[in-house]
Amino acid sequence: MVSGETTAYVPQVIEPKWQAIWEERRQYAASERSDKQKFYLLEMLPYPSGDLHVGHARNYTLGDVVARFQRMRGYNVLHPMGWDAFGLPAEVAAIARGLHPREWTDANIANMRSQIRKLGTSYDWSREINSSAPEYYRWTQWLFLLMHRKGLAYKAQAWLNWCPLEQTILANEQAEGGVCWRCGSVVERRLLNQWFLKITDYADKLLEGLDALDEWPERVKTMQRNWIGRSAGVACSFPVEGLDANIEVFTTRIDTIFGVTYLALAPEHPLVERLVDGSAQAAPVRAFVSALKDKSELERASLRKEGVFTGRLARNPFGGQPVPIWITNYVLVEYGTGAVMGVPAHDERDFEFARDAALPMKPVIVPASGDANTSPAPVSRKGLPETAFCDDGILTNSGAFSGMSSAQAREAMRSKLEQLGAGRSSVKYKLRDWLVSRERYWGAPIPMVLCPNDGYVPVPEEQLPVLLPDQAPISGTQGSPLAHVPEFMHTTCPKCGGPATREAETLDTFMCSSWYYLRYLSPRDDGVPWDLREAERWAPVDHYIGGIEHAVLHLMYARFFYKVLNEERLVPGDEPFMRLFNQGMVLGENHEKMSKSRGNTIAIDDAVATYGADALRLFEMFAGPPGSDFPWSTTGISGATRTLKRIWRLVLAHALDLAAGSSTVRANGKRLSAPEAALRHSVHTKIKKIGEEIAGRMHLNTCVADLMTLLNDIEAFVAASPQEPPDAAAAGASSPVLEEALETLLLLLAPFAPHITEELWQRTGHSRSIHEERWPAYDERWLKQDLVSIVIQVNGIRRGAIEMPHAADEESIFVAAATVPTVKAQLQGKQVRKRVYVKDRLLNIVVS
RNA sequence: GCCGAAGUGGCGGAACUGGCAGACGCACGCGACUCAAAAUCGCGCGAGGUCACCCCUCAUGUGGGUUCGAUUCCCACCUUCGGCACCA
Repeated sequence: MVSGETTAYVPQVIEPKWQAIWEERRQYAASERSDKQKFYLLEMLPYPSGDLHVGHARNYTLGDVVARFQRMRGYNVLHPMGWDAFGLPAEVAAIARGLHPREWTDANIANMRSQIRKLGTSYDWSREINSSAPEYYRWTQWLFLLMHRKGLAYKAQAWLNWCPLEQTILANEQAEGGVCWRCGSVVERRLLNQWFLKITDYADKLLEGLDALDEWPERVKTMQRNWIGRSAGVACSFPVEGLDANIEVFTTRIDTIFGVTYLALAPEHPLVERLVDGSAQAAPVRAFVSALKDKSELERASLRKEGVFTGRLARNPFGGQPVPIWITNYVLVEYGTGAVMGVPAHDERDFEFARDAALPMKPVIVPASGDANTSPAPVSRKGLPETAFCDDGILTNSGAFSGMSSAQAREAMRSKLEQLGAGRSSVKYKLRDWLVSRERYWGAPIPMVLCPNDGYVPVPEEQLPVLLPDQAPISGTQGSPLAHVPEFMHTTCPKCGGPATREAETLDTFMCSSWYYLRYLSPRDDGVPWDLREAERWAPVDHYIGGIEHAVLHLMYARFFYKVLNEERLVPGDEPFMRLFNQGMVLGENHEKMSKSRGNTIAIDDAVATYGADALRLFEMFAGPPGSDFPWSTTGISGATRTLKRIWRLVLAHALDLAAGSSTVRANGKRLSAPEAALRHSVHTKIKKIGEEIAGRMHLNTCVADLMTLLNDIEAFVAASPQEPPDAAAAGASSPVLEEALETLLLLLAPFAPHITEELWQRTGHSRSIHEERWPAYDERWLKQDLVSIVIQVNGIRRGAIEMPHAADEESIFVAAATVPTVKAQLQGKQVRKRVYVKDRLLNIVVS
C-alpha cells in the first residue's frame, strides 16, 4: 500500500494489527543459529499479582527500546519474559476468595501477559516460563539436591524471623530492619528446625565479585557489601573461674583488651545456665532472660541497655585480672560468638551500658600526639570519661604493649594470644545462612524424605518432580498444608525402601528466581535444566533491568547460585548479570507513590486504549531519565500524541517521493544548499547522539528530545523550501536530503514507537519490517558544519556571538569579534590582558 | 546518628569531559483558520531595568573559595529523598 493520501492516525487500529503480524511472523524469536554477536537483555521476572500499571509499562518499554535498538544494530538479541508464579499472595487470595492458588495465578498471568503484549513489547514468547509449572519447579528441586550433594543444604534449629501477619518464617534478607519485606509487620523470633543454604560459605566470593561488577550501580554494591558485613578481628577466650569453661568473644579492637571491665553475654548464650545454676544469681538471671525471650530484634534495639550480673568472674588472658560476667540485652546471639568484651572507655555501646550499670571504665588508648583529628574524651568532675574514645591511638596502661599504636598492638596481641592458645584471627559476617524452607502450600516441595532408619534422604533425581498435590488444606495457621495430605506425605525411603515421610515444607520462591535466567536458554528441555551449549552461547545476562528493592534479595541469591553453578561447570563465568540498571518509579500526578491502596493507579490497558501504546511509550521514555522517578501527566502524554500525529502527517505527505526510491541515489555529488547541509548535519548528529545514549548512559529522555528536534528541523526545512509545483505528486520531486531525513527519523524512532514507524515504513514503500532494518550509520563529514557560531565573552560574560568558518584561527576571530558593537563597547578604553580560545566554541577576552 | 543521592523557570526536565544556563515537552498568553468549538498552524514565554530598539543587571538551595570562565570542582551550611542503624 503506497499512497500519498493522508489518512488519520488511529493507534487503536494499527497497533493491534502489527502486534498480530509480528506474532505470526515470530519476528522477535532469538535465533538459535546465528553468527551474530549475542545480546541477552532481561527484565526482572514479575510476580503475577494482577494488574499492571503505567509504572510497569515504563520498565518494560525501557527494556524493549534497548532490545529493538540492539537488534537493529545487528545483535542476536535474547529478550524473554516469564512469571515468578509461586508465592504467598496466591494463598492469601485462596483463603480470602476461595480460589485455588493456581486458578488465581493463571488468571493473573493471562491478564498481565495481554497487558504487556498490548505495549508492543518484542519478547520472545516462545520461551515464556512459569515457575509454578512442574516442568519448571522440577529443576528448582534439582538445584536444591545439587546444593545438598555439595553439602550446602542442611537442616538445623535456629532463631528465625516469623511474620505474625503472613504466618510464615522469613530469611534474614526478607526481614531487613526487623520488618517483613512484603507486609511491613514487625517480625518475631522463633526457634525452629528448618532448611538452610550455606550462602555464608560464599561470603568472601560474593564480596570480591562485586569489585569486578563495574557496570552495577555503586549503591547496590554498597548495600550488598553492608549486608555481607565482613569484619576481620580476633576471637579470644576468657577462662571462667571455678568452672571448666571458656567464654569466647569476637572483637575488632583487641588493642583495647586491657580496658575490659566486664564480659557481656547474649541472653541466649549457651553457657548462661551453667554459669548460674545453683547460685543465688540463678533466679534474677533467669527472670531477665525470660523477659527478653519473646522480644523482637527491633524491640530490643529500642530498649535501654540493661543487664544482670551472673556472680561469675572470668580472667583476662592478658594480665589475668578478674572480669565480672554479665548477661545483657544488647548483645546479639546470632552474631559473632554471642559474647563481647566490655570496654566502656572505647566503645559507644559498652560506654552507655557501663555508665548506667555503674561499672568501672578504664581508658587504655590515648590519641596519638600530632593527630589533629582526634582529641581525648572529655572527663567529668568525678574523673570519669564523658564519652567513649573510639578512634585508634596509642596504648597506655596496657603492660608490655603500652606505647604501641593501635595497629601495632592488634598485630602483637594477636600473635601473643596464638602463643598462649587463647585466641586467633577470625573473620565474621553479618550475612547468615539462607533459610529456604517455608511452611506454606504454594511453592516447590522440598525433595527430601525422612526415613526412621536413614534420616533425611534426598529424592533421586529421576523421581523429580516431587509434585505439589492439587489439594491441601490452606488455612494459613496450621503449619505446613502438605503435612495434612497423607497421600503426599506417605512414601518409601529411596535408600532402604521402608516406609518414610516426605518433607512437608516448600521452597522459598527466591530459589525459583535465582536461576530462571538460565531456564530461558532451553525452556522446553526436559532432560536438563539448561543446555550447556546454550549457556555458553548466551550467559551471562548482558543487561539486567529491575527495581532497587532487590538489591540484597534476589540479586544476592542469584549471584550465590551462579557461583555454585560455576564451580559445577554448569555456567560460564561467575557472575550472572554484567550490567544492572535500576529504573525509577512513575508517581501519581500529585507526586505520590502509585499504588492500589491509594487508588491512583493507571492500568496499562486503559492507557493503551486511550492514548495508544506508542504515545504511552514515547511519553514514558521522554518524561525523565529512566533511573529517576517522574509524575504521571495526562497533558504530558498529549504532547507525545501530538508529536506522533505530526510525524504521521509529515511522512505521509512525502510518501510518494519516498516510495519512488530516490534514496538509493541520494549520496550524489551534487553540492547541497545551505538548508540541505544544515538538515543533513542535524540528521547525522542525531544518529550519533541517540545511538550512543541508548548503548551508554541510557538517558532515553534526551533521545526523544533529539527526535523531536529532528522533527522540528525537518518541518522547518519543508516550510522554507520553495513551493513544490502542482504536479509534485510526481515521484522524486523532493530533495534526497529530505528523504534521508524522513527515513532516518522513522528508523531512529522505531525502538520507541514500534507500531507507527512500522506502518509508515510500509506505507512509504518498504517491504521489510522496519524492525529488521539496520540502525543508520552517521557520516563524520556531516557532524561538522562549515560555519560555526563562536561565543564572544569579555571577562567571562557573554557579549555576543559571531559566525566563522570551521577551524578559523584565533587571531581572525579576535579581529572579527572586536568589531561587534556590544563587544567593542566593553573593550573601550580597556587593556586586553589575555585571550582564552576554545576551538569552534568560544573566545574569552580578558581586559583590565 | 552513620552512609549515599539530589536541590535548575509555573511544571517534567536539558546542559555527558569547567566554556552561550533553561534544549525538548507541558501549561499559559496572543494571533491565524472556523458561524463556533475541537483539532491544527504561527508568535511569545526565568526575574527586573529600559521598554521604539538594541541592550544592561540579577539568576542553577544558602554562604565562601579555586578559575579568564562554575549548574559542573573544593569547603561549610540548609532542605528533600533513599539506604543502614546495637553486627562488637
